[in-house]
Amino acid sequence: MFQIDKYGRTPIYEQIIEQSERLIASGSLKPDDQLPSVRSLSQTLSINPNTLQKAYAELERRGISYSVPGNGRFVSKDAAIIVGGRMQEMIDEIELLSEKLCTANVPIEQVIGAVEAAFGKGVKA
Amino acid sequence: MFQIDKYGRTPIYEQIIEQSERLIASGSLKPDDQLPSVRSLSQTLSINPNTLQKAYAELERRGISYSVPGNGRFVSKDAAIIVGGRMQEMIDEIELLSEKLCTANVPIEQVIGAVEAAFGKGVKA
DNA sequence: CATGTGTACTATGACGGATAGTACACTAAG
DNA sequence: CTTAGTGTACTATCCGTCATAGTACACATG
Repeated sequence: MFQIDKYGRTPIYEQIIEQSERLIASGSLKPDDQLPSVRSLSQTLSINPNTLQKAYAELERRGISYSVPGNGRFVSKDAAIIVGGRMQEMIDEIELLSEKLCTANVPIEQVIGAVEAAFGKGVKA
Repeated sequence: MFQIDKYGRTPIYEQIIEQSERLIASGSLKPDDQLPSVRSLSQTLSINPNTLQKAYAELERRGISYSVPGNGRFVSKDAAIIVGGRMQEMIDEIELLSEKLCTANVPIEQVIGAVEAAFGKGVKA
């Protein structure tokens, strides 16, 4: 369910957050679906429960999930809406990179090509 | 010449590297142009000389600049070519982000729009 | 010789990320 | 009630990266 790169630059807990949001945005996780428990997922990913807890706490802070003490943690009702805003942040990052590439005189066609290639891959898969 | 964000997530020395490369890619810095000295630029940017040295050392390691002991540091002849590869890395990052957005069912038009907006800004400026 | 270069080195502080371990409260199932 | 599985809250520790401070040396130019 999750793909973690333990040795990358981006913190593990951020990877969890980001991937959870994408699963919601894509519809793989729907409202009231249960998220993996802190303990079970920490074993699956060979990750410290605290690290996972940090990610989940942030998801809850953002209103994306809610927790039922003693029961579990679930996807909140309007998670998809909130996540939409998060996707916008990725788009903003692309815009920032594009600005830099523009400054460096990289042709726009090359950038557009990369975007289309990415979406092409997605369609196949 | 350089714009540094001391409190951002990306290390200062990386910002120096990245911006130097963009200045070369855009043609603002040409072969045998002299780069600011470690000491002078460190004062201008209110940065530790060691931090700057770290950035410059990396530029040299990449073959983008060369140093003449006791004289100064200059842009190497084929810096532009090497930097081209670096720009490709930015494009790769855009492609990676685009893949994620595709996974999240974000329409491609929205992404393309961001790219075009960025290049639009660049043209005006 | 004095100044301004590049270079090398050690040491230190600050911060974030991840880990280990423990503890408590709650719920559901037996 | 007991047990197991949840969420939650702590503290403490380790480690790596980043940035800083300070010193020292070699070289070139004037």
